[in-house]
Amino acid sequence: MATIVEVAKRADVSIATVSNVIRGTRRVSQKLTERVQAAIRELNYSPNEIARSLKVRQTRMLGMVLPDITNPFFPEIIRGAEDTAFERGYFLVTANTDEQIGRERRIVSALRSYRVDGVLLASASGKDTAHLKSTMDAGVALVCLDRTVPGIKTDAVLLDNVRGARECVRHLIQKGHTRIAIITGALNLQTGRERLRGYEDALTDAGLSIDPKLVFEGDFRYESGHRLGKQIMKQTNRPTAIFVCNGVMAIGVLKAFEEIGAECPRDVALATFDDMKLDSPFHPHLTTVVQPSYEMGARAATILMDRIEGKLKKAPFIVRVSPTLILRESTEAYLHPAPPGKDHRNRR
Amino acid sequence: MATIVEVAKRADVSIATVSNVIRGTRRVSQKLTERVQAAIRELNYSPNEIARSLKVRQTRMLGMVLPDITNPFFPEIIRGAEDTAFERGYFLVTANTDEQIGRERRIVSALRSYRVDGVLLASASGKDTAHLKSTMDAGVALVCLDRTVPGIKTDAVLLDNVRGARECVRHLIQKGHTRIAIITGALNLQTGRERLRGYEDALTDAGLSIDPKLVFEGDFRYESGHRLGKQIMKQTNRPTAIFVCNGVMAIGVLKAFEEIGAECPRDVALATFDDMKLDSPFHPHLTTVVQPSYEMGARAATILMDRIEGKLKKAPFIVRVSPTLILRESTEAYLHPAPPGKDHRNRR
DNA sequence: CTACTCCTTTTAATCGTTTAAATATATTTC
DNA sequence: GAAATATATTTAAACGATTAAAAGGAGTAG
Repeated sequence: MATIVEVAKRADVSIATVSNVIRGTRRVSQKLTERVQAAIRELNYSPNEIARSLKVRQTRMLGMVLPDITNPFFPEIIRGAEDTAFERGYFLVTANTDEQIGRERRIVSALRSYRVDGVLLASASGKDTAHLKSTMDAGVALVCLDRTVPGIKTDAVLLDNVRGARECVRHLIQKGHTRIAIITGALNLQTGRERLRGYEDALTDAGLSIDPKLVFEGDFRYESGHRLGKQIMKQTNRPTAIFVCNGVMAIGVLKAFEEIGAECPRDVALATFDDMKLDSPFHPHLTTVVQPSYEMGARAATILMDRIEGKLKKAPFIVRVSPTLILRESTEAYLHPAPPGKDHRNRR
Repeated sequence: MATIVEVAKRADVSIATVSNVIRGTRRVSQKLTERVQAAIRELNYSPNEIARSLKVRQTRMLGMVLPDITNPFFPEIIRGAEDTAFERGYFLVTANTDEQIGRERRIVSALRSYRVDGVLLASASGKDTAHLKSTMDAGVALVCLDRTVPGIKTDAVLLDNVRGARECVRHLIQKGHTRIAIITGALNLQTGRERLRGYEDALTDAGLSIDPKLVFEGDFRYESGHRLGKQIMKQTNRPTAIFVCNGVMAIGVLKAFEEIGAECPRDVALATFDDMKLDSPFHPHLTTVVQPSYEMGARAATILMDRIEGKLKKAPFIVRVSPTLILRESTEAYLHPAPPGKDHRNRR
């Protein structure tokens, strides 16, 4: 593969001149410019970004570390980040942690070796954050996405989970529900805890008490939604509504309904976090708290690049974006507040 | 950020020794090994992979170029590739082309500058493949994924589209359908053409003629599925079955059904390419040709790395994986072959 | 004690760029 | 036309690693 030296030789100029032509760093006479460009073309030369990175000490690569790209919530985020990054001449190096902190550690350390200019991270780490601390100490910029890491001061783009959950549950209450179950996310994650908090707040706001028997601890995965959905529906004195803390679990719940022969909203109302893009032709249409995923990715990337380029004074810079509650048929039935027996009506 | 020189100084050894300790390239006495390791720890040193890449002329990075990660078909592929790559110490640099050849050109050229060791590519290019040719000439390994690029000899992992489509349509024929419409994919892509061919083959095999009025040209996007689905259902003498050439368009078709008030399989049978992971709780359950996406990604990555490491003699190495037909309720109704009038039965 | 091995460790060149500083060339000024 | 100034080009030192080849040191044989 041709190098700048060969280009210089062929154009009969110094390598500095070639570099200047390529980067436009300083004026080069028309004559030489043309000779250099010809040489580049003839040699099919492509500047070695690795060598450049070494010299200028920046790679224009960003790490993107997520739990699992296969979770439909993430691709949109990635697109947001990637589009924004690519526009400004950065590339994304992606890796999945599968929620395993060990993997996260290895990935982050490898990314640091690659000297990415910064990292976008939806962390899997609970309290064990030493690897992140040392990475930041080494001068790698870090922006937390969707989830913060406790005890570390970083820029972040977060969702207002409490608010999303609270509004959603408030809506259920307005529809007349008083016995509302929750299938929580993983409670070692802040996201999980916040959504639970929103649920509790909404109940408290409405003067309802929090019944621990209606709190089912899930882990954001399909399996837990499926299992807990079944469990809830088999109870003797079952709730009239369920609030599910993410989209993947909601699918599990629907699967459980199908197996049991339950129907929504006939037998129970359902509201959930995350728009699984299933709204269009599928039944039932779910009432959901939708997150502006693309925007979250885009903003996180912008913050990261601004920070890298020193355009950000304030630190840490934390953005809280708001979710939107979208009402659909899964919560359409109206319950009269009075008799808490089994009370179902209006199929649609 | 600490460098190898500083580590060497602190451990009072030469940089060569430090390098040997880190890479295990040659024996180092226990005494020095310990001193070096201590120094590394104390300085929070992380070897500069960029410098290493420059010297050894390989980056252990792979480019992954796809149309759009937001299409649910791709995340699985990425996971397959990433897991395989990460296991062998490679990273993935990802980028989306949005099916725009201009973007593809810029991305591939940038990846070449970054000196990725190879590229996994689901190409957006029709016949305009000069950029790929010159990239390969420059010695970048290329593996085509899902789609070949015409006129270029590369390794590839492809689906047997003809077979998938043929089996699917044959199934419809066995169910008694004779008037089967197809919503094709983009016909400038080989994938699109092959699936159409499978459709034609199946009809021909069964002694049925190909009615051009039943061939609707889509482009693999939601919009086209939605539009053509409507169009088909509004026809006076409409078909009894529709074969849709990918999952995203199928959702469009279902949406059209919903708007029109059509139901499947009551009014028409539906079979489609791609498992949109919607099988679980949603209705109707679609009969689909499922592609082994994870495996495709994994195999493509393996081939690419093997090629890079010179473990692959044969060239080009082309793998055709087979899809699986999964029968579900959307094609469950049985039509008697005889009267081609409007004939609907068994809701489920 | 010298010479020869066999390890271990160090020296120094190299990878392909960027970029300050030096040099060469062109232009202006008087 | 020489001096001063402005502009264009080149020289050469980094950046942070790897790795042949050279050097150093310990042990052994004669």
